[in-house]
Amino acid sequence: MRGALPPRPTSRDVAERAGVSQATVSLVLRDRWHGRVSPARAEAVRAAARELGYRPNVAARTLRLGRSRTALVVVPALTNEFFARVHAGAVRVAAGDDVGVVLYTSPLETGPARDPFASAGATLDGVLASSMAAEALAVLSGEGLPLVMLDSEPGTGAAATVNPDIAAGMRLVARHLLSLGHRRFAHVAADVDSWTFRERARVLAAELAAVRGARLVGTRRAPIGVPDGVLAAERALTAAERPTALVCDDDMLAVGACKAARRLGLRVPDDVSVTGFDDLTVATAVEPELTTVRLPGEELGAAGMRALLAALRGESPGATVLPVELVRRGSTAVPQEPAAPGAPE
Amino acid sequence: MRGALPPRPTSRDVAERAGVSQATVSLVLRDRWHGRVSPARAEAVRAAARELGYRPNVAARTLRLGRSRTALVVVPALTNEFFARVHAGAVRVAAGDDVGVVLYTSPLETGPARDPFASAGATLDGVLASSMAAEALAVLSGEGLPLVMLDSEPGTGAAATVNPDIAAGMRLVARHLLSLGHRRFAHVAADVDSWTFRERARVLAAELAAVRGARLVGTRRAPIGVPDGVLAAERALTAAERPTALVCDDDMLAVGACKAARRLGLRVPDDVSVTGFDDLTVATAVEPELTTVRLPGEELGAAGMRALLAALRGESPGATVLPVELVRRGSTAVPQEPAAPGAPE
DNA sequence: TCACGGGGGTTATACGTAACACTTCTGGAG
DNA sequence: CTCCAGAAGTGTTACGTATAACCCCCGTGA
Repeated sequence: MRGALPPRPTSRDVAERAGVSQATVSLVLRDRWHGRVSPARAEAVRAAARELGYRPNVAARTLRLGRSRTALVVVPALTNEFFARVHAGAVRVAAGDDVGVVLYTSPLETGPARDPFASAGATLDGVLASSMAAEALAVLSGEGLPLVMLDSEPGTGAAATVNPDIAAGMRLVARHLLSLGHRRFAHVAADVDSWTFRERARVLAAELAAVRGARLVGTRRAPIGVPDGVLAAERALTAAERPTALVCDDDMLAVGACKAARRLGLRVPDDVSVTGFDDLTVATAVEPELTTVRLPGEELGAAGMRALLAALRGESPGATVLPVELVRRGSTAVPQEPAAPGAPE
Repeated sequence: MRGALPPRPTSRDVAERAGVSQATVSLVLRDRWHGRVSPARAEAVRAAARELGYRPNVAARTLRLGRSRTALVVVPALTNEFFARVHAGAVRVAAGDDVGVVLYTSPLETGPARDPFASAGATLDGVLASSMAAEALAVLSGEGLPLVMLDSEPGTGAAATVNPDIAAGMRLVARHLLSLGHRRFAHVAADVDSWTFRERARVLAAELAAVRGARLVGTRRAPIGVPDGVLAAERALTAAERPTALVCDDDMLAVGACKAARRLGLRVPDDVSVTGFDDLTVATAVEPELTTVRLPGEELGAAGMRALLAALRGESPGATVLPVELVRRGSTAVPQEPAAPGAPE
């Protein structure tokens, strides 16, 4: 594949130029030379390497050492800003420890289509996987590499788990809306079968069940994205019993919900309150700005990579839960309608 | 780094189990066995490999072959949706040709901080780089690998260039606004020194210069992002001469511009028209939806990877220009104000 | 009968690096 | 003067794979 390129210099070329053996070159450049090579020769080796533009062959080094200081990061899709943040956090921490990151994007639902390990193009030391379905997890853990899961069911055979406190997030949303006086809710749910979304549904139902008169009048599933959010919210808002609050699993769905409300002539937040999840950039781009749960995506990726690096050192990081935060903005308010059913219109 | 993991089986293990030599295993699994190994033995080898869960060692293969079927993709930041799309397109095409992709994210302005080749964790066959500054390009081309540049100055020593038709895009924007009757423009420019943004500024200026009475009343630079877009647009809209149209280098900046207008009590598009660039998801999330130039990000990545694969096969793909499209939406309209200076208020 | 060709394998080697085990030399203690 | 310790290097090997080069045996045509 490399055409008629000038061949890359090897450590042997460096050795020849510096007038030493290849072993000495390796010692010097790996910084293992103290007390074994005289400072003058060490400097000569470094100079020769510099002059030739020498760069160690990664494949040879990996083969020799049996490890690569490279981790695989698996996320569903980078076009989802949340996962781009996770990736950025993971890369930041890995870089600080001089560990490389190879990325694999895998559809949320189906799991890896191609073999993530074969297509990685690198020998891998560990895996950091985010928001995967259980079957996908099985594929990943099958390799026997240290595995850290993000935003996934705890205690599923991974070396460690790092999760944002999803339950707390949904609890904050529910209590915020309840305290504003909302009683009829609809859940605009992400049409994805993974722990994080099951958890949201579970907690929402539990919180509403705990308050007299509060009810979930409907759940609409939609693939994450604005257009599908519009459709799902339209159906929720035109159902027999109209909810006063739309709880959305994701900011994109929430944006769709706001658009749907507007199309139906409903004002947000006066006629219907809308909440999101994630606190993406879009949450403050729209008008009104979204009330949402801030999930620390960058920190999630960073903490996950820290856990993976610890696992690679032989430690057992266990499970970590990251705090989340409710960001109150303009898309939620006291419902402007008869509060008690049966009251005159 | 790999703790007490069970050692991975090698081709020699497979050979032993199948009762053949290691060479035969390699021949069979590389599909080079026709006429050299009997079908029965070939099947036995494949069975043994399956039973052991054998997976060829990537490092050893790369070392032996001197190439890795792996390409480096360099983008400024994945949290920018446009580059996430570019990446997705590149990965899609590469996967179709059984080529892996390693990602490197590099700050737009400064170029690679860490060594992209050292941190790749893989031997690389080629490089696909997007929207890089000239100095960054120099670092990348220094390695002597086949290099394809995206959205960058044509003819800068790369094997090939693939660009969206930036000039046409800005021309469409300018003519659209001019035909609506706008004459006083401000440019909300991305504060990034790269070809693509210089090109936008150049074409905008040229188009306005070609129409009597049309003028650029100001240029405000801002880092790409909503908050900075707000600031820049606020300054543009409160300047002595208020523009009727804000031409933004990016949808994020345009969203910020819309927010700024609203804060100043100006209506979009009645009091001020706003245009974006890229057609990101956010463009249809906001109200009014953005008039913008759709840059085919996914296709850009795909075409770039196709060019790189061609270069790796020894062909010379040359320069490609991808068509762009003006998407007229709600953020532009005929200016609602005295068209001619000097007319009564 | 023998040379020969080809099917069906095997042996051996190289890729570039890291590091263990050795060698050589020098200076100082005994 | 001998012996030894340590400094300063070098020779050699192994990592796992792909493939060139070789080998053996059987059938066939001369």
